[in-house]
Amino acid sequence: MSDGVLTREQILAAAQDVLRRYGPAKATVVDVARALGVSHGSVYRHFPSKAALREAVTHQWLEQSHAALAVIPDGPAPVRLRAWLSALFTAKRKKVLDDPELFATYTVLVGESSTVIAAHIDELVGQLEEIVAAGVERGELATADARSAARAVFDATARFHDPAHAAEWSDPAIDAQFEAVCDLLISGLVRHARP
Amino acid sequence: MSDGVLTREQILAAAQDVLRRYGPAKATVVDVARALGVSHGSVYRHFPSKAALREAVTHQWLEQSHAALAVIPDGPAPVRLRAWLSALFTAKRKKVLDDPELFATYTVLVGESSTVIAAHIDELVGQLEEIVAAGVERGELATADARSAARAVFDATARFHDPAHAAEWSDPAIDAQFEAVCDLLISGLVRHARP
DNA sequence: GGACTGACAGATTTCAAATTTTGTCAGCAA
DNA sequence: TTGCTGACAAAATTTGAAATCTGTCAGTCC
Repeated sequence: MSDGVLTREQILAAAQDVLRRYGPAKATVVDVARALGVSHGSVYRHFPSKAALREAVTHQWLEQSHAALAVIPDGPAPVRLRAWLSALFTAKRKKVLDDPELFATYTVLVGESSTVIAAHIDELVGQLEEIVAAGVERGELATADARSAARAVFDATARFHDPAHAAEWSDPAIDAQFEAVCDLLISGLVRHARP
Repeated sequence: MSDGVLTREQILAAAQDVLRRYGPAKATVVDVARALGVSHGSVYRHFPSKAALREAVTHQWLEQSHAALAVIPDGPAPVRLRAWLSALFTAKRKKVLDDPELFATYTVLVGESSTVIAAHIDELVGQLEEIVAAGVERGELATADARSAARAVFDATARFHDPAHAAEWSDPAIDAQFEAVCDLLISGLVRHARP
C-alpha cells in the first residue's frame, strides 16, 4: 500500500477482494497482506484472528443488505408487507443469479459466524415487526404479538430468503409459490370482521 | 449369504446396513457385496449402478415416512392440518435427535436424487391437499385452489421439515416458532364471515 | 441357459510427506 | 512510542504415488 498507515478499512477492502478472487476455502491472511503490500503480521495488529477478519467482512456485507430493505415506502400494511418480502426475495435471488460464486462465498462466511447472522435476522425481523405494528395501529392487521407475528412471517418465508434454498430459486415455479405463500400469510394476518 | 439366489431385497437391506455403518462417503459397492458374501459383479446384476442402488435405498426410506403421515385421524380441518404438520415436524426432529449420523447419511442420499425427492414431496403435498379439500368441503376452510394452498402450507413450513434446517431444530424456541407459523397459516386458510 | 465370478481399465480415494498457513513475538525503524 | 517486520512453532492444507473402487465382460459352475 502506498499510504503511510494501514487502516482497518483498507484491510477489510483487501480481504473482500481476496475472498471474491480466491473463494472462502483458499483466501488466506497471507493473501490479504500480500494484496496490501505488508507482512501478514501487520494484519494481526488490527484483527485478532482470521476468523475475526472474516466476521468483520460478513458483518459489513450483511449491513448493506439491511439498508436496501429499510426504505420500503409507507402505505397499507398488506401492501408494505408484500413489498418488503418481495424486495428481500428479489434481492437475494438477483445476487445468486448475477454472481453464484460470490454468493456461495458469502453463504459460507455467514455460516461461520452465528452471532453475526443472529443479529442480522433480529434486524430483519425488527423491520417486519414495525410494518406489522403499524398495520395493527391502522386497524388493517390483527395479531396478539407483533414481534412473534413478524417472526412467524420471517420463518414461513425461509424458503425464499434462506441461502440453504438458493438452488430452488431458479425453479420457474418459484414466483408463483412465493406469491401463494405471501397471500396465505397476509390473509392470516389481516383483520377479519367478527361474525 | 447362505441363500441360493441373491435377491434385490437382500442387496437393499445390506446396502442400508453398510450405509448406516460406514456413512454415505465411505459405503462402497464392494462393501455391500462383502456383507452379502458375493462378488461386487453380482450386485451390478441387480442394479445398473451405484447411484441406482443408493436411489433405491432412498426411495425405500422415504416411502416409510409417507406411511406414518397418512394415518392422521379425521376431524375438523384446522385440527387435522395442525396434527399433520406437527407429526411431520416431530418425526423429523426425533430422527435427527435420536441418530444424527444416520439422519445426515439419509440427508446426503436424498440430496443425490432429485427425482425421488420430487416424488416424495408430491406425495406429501397430496396428503395436505386432501386435508385442505376436505376442509373446504366441510365449509371450514376457504381457498381458490386446494392444491396450490397445500403447496403454500408445505413451502411455508419448510423450516420445520427441510433437512437443510435440521440444525435449528434443537433451538428451544423452535416449538413456539412452529406453533406461531401454524397459527398464522391456519388463520389464513379458515373461512371468515363476510362483512 | 441363467446366475455368479474375478480380472481388468479407468476413475476415484487414501495416506504420508512436503508445503503452506496461522498466530506470536522479539526486535527494527521512523 | 507506535507500527511494522520476519522468523518461528504448531496446525492445516496440498501433493502425488499407491491403493481402492466402479463398471464391464468373458468365462465358470450348476
